[in-house]
Amino acid sequence: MTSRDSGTRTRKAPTERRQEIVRAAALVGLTEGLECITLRRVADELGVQPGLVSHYFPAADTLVAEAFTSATRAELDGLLPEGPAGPGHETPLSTLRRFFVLIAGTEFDNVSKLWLNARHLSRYRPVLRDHVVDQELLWCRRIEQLIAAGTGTRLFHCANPWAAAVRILVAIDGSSAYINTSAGARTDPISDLARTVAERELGLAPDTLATL
Amino acid sequence: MTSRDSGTRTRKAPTERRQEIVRAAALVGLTEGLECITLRRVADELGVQPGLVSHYFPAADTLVAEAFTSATRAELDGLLPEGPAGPGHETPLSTLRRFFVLIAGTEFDNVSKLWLNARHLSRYRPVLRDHVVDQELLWCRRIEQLIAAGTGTRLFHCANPWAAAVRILVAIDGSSAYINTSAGARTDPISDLARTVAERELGLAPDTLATL
DNA sequence: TCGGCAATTGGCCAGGTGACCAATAGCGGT
DNA sequence: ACCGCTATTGGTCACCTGGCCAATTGCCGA
Repeated sequence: MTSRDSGTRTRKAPTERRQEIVRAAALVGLTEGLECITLRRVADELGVQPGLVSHYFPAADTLVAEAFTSATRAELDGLLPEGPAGPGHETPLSTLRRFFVLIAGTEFDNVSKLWLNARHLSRYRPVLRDHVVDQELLWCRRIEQLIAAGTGTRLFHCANPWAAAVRILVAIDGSSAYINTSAGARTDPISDLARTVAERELGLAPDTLATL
Repeated sequence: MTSRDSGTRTRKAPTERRQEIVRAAALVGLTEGLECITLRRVADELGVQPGLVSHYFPAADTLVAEAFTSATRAELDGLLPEGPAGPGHETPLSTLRRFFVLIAGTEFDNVSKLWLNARHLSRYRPVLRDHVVDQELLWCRRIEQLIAAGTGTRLFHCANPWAAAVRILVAIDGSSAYINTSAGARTDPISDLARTVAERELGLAPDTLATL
């Protein structure tokens, strides 16, 4: 009576339905928070009964974890396209510039919130924790590859690309830690830090990464 | 029947009882997480009925917020004693050294978890959010004072103590972001970053802050 | 000493959660 | 064309939460 699609029951291929559920859960997690990923919430996002979600994910933890992975993997692909070379004629420097411009934008706010959310929730949910660790490593490796590409062409000067990538990510995560609290205040020194650390780690002149 | 103190009802002064409740809640929040601060959990921590906690804190949000403030304020006083000069014959440099040694220790882990916890929970709880913002400013100001004291005696060289304090805190918060996930891996580049940033911001030679 | 105020009790409620299950109905294979 | 597998339904269950309230009882002041 309350559902708009009352009566119409559409049956989909298991893999397709499963993917659909994960995507819906990822959207909920990204916009409202991972703790809002409940069987019922995801269910009426899809116009479906809670039991169906429960059928594909007998344990809700698994859905939360997969939703997180789905969201962050997609985001990373948007920030730093895979592969040693970018799609067009891009240098590691221009890719890195674009990366810093993107993460400074307000569209990245939800992603910052998601990471914060996931890192805290990992305290209680081992399954999620494993996925978060995997994604942390993935993001770090992606940056490391970019740095390695840049040092190869003498654009960057960096003895240890892995350590540099770790430190850049620490600075980024530190900056986005305040997304739910002091986001409005003290923005200048905060948002600058990640870029500054990157420039220092890669032997770039100050403000090299500031603009496109 | 289930409570060990069944029958014995001790009546305390309102302010004392209230403080007792906040302290118990702070302990629960610090060790188990802020979402574990429930009326019942705090109540049987004190061997008391849930309704009593509910009486002093009609809204649970307020208790959570006050518990967070209580815990972090106590921790800050342990890390950086108030006042321009330390208790003994301490220089700003030795105080800062002790600070970095303390936050690198495992005793600080629960505090890192608490900050992460609070920053995420602030997304949903405005009351907590206000308290977190206050504490962020307090911690920042405390560090700023220390830096200012150091620049006064030419120990530190720093044009903008406030911006330096902000950046040092960003680095610290970035380092502690992984406390629930990759705490074990990649520790070296991570834990180094905060100290390195501080040394650079204050014009200190590398590794100056590494040991006592 | 004793009365009354308020701290404290102990129980209630509605709402939300994950997990579970029998019954139904859509769809692919024969 | 139809039959069987299974995706999907729709409901139930126990559990835990915060908020609420009348009754009780400890303690302070008169």
